[in-house]
Amino acid sequence: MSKLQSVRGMHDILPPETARWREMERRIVGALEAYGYQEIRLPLVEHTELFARSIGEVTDIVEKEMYTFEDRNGDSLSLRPEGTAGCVRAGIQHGILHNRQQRLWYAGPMFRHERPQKGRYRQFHQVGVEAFGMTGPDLDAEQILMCARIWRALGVEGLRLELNTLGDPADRRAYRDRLVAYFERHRDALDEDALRRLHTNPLRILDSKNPAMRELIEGAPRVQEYLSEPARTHYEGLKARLEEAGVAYVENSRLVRGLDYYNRTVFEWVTDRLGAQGTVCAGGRYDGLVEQLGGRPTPAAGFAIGLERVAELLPHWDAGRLAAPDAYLVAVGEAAERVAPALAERLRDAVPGLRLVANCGGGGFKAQFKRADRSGAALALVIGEEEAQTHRVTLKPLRAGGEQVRVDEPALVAQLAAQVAARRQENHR
RNA sequence: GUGGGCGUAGCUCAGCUGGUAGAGCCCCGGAUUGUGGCUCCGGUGGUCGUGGGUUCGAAUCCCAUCGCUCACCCCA
Repeated sequence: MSKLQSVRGMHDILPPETARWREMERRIVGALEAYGYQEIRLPLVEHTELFARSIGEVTDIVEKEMYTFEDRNGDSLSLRPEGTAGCVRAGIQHGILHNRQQRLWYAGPMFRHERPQKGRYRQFHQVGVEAFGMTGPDLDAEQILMCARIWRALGVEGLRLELNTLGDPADRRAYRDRLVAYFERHRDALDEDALRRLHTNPLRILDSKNPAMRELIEGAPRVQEYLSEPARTHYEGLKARLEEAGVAYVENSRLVRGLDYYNRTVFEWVTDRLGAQGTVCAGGRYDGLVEQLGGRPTPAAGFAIGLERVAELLPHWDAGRLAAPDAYLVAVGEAAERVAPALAERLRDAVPGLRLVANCGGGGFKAQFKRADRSGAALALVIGEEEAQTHRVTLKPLRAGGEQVRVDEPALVAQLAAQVAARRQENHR
């Protein structure tokens, strides 16, 4: 329609939706902090090579989905398609992974040039979590329990936890060879996509949605049969901890990864309420990545939450109420309009956290009350000629019952403080 | 990259086999010259995505193009 519009697949988030996003982020971060994870802030742009070396040269992300461009000095840079690579790079660069444990989180936009559809955007937002320096399945369990806590904090229900192990690199190589051999034997039954992947990313064939290939995939060898003893013990340890904590999971031996760096544990939280893009959160262990990017060998595990997808599953928080001010200041007449800004400043000073909208742009009582009502404010504060002369304010409840009263400024401050406290209690429930 | 669906007012949409554009919501004003929400009355607002074709006449039919959307693929 209009010539000016946002770039395909990149969306604005408008009020009052932004209020729901902030509430969502507040609750997620609250849960992460409950486990001692600390925020790290990372650039949106990195050297292209970082992603090629971490995510994998032959993955779809690196081959055809990155926003890659030349810097003015000729360097090849890319907008980050995910957060782990940058986080590991920062950890190595600043030496904060060496000989110690780290629990980190970050949040922000990621960029992938894909064809947009429901739940899939070219700029999308993730909260990512990464932990370094911990080898055992206790960390894997902690991160999965942390996810469960986040869903509880958000009131998101009906997610299914899918779990698998990829084994260690040697197991994975052995398994991969057997898998390729198996599919080679049934070459004539493979569809076009599977043939293409056979030698680039054969594990992904297991992920195919093509019903015609279901039987073939069912008959394929499973990773579990190729696990080394330590990898098997790790996996069993994780499952035991989840069972002890009462977190239900479904084992899915066809659960694999589009990113190359994972080993051992992989997991996804999945919904069937979002159409084709049902994965809301995904993660796992990546013990080899730090070394692969030039650091000391460092065990690591992490996950990322897709915020657009989670936002779709949120219960119906009243976004208008979350963002609503406590009070709206109505000022009619020359004298009232002159004193109103100073009064508003004194009130904001006196009542910490007060959300006070002061009427601007004039208007009669009727028009200003209309704006007060639409703002969602609980209270209207009114100054007309009489109040301006007597240094008083009329206080009118807009949402609860009750008569309006004319009060002096100390009484007004007390009333507003009570309103702020009530609003906070309401919203933090 | 491939396929399906859809583009009419700020938003949600109606407009039958072609006759020159409508409703609801929103917004503004009035009924109510110091009081919002409910009701009633009035008003602002549209090159019908764009370009071309058929026709006396196109929002309506045809072609092209752009955009949105869903799915494949991929993934958070």
